[in-house]
Amino acid sequence: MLSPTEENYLKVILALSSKNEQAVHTNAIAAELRIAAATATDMCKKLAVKKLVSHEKYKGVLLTKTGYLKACLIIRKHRLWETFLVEQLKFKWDEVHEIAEQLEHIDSEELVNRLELLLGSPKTDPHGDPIPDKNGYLPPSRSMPLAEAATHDVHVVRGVADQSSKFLQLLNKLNIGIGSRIRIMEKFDFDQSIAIKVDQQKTVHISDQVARNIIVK
Amino acid sequence: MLSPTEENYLKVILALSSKNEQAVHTNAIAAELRIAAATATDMCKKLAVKKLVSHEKYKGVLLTKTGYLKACLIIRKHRLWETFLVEQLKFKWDEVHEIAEQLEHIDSEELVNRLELLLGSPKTDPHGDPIPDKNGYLPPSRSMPLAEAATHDVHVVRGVADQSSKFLQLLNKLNIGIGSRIRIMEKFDFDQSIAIKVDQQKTVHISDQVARNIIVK
DNA sequence: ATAAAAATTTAGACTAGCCTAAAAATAATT
DNA sequence: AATTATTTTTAGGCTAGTCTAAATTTTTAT
Repeated sequence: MLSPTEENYLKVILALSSKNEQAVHTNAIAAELRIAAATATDMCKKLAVKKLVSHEKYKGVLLTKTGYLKACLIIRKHRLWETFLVEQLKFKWDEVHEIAEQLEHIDSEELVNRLELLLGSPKTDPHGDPIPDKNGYLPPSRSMPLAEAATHDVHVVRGVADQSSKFLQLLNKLNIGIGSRIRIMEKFDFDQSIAIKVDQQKTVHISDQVARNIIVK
Repeated sequence: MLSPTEENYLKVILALSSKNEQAVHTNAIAAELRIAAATATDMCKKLAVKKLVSHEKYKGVLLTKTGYLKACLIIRKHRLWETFLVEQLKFKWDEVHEIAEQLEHIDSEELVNRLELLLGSPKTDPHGDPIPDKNGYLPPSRSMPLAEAATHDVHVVRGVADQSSKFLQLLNKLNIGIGSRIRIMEKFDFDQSIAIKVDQQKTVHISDQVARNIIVK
């Protein structure tokens, strides 16, 4: 059995490694969890002893197969609880994170499986993120340029095809970053430009060139 | 904010003091929580510093007004979650306790209030215990002899009017004790005897004299 | 290529919540 | 009423998870 603290480390390591594919630096973990770097190093060593991560001194950590599975099951609980909070308890999607952070550590497989049933086995949570199944399987995220994504759906920004500062500065202006939720409101055939809503703010209009360089899933 | 551990102490102190009305001995707390007596003494001193209990050395503790309120709100959460688990997730009434022990420590007033609404503001949990309202008010339990209680309802045994060993031995045989749940199946006018189900076991038949000496609520 | 800067780890210390063993206070028994 | 037994508290220690400060390793820049 893992402590809530250990579970939080695994979750953060998974989140950070899915962006980079690289080993996750202990400092990045510390920053994310808002704890001292020394504390993160310490815990990483403990997680390595438990074979949940592999730890190479001064290089960082990588989840082992077991660690990855555990992390996915925590994500599963988190996302199912978020769905419950929004769909059944009528919370807004921006109010549920802190509560789900607590609920995700409740230890009962039966509970989470029944919760999934109650909710009708949803595939994604209220933020559009996919919910792993009871085996921890997280469907591969088929990412694509925003330009090719479906109208009306919400898409999560996962990266950018163009890394030039000119493009990134434009994204900053539009308040678009990794993790932003973009809903496509309308597509205009004339120039392939599209109207989008970023994180439920007011609708803005972007060119096809911009849309082709934003990677979403 | 209270830690889950502190909350558990308050809950146990409330449970033990509602039986006795007396100060709760630290040893009784230790026994209930299955921890060493020294540990309970220690924590009681800490709770006293926080003004949640009053502690008189070698005598035991009593909940303060604040402590009592906090304990009631934990009971509220526990019982609402139990109701949710049984009514929405279709757990059996004997499967929910451990899970509710975890859920009761989730820190969000909004969550528990919305949960109450979702469940239709139930007055009792699946075990027949009353659910405190959002101000922590626990309706006074109007207890009465089982003989006067309503047919078909479930009643919780809270005490005995006759404390003779002969009577108590009979109750032992019937598997009736403090906390037993008795459902009255049928009353017989001929001799005022009644048919009851104890803790969902098979139906048994008891005399009016026995029924008059079992106090339920 | 080497020195300076940045990142990471080690060392030592703190708190919460637990323990055992010994001491002190209260209760029970003769 | 005094002695014995029981209950409760004190004293000292342990682990998990956190911290700061110092030492070490890696990276960056001259």
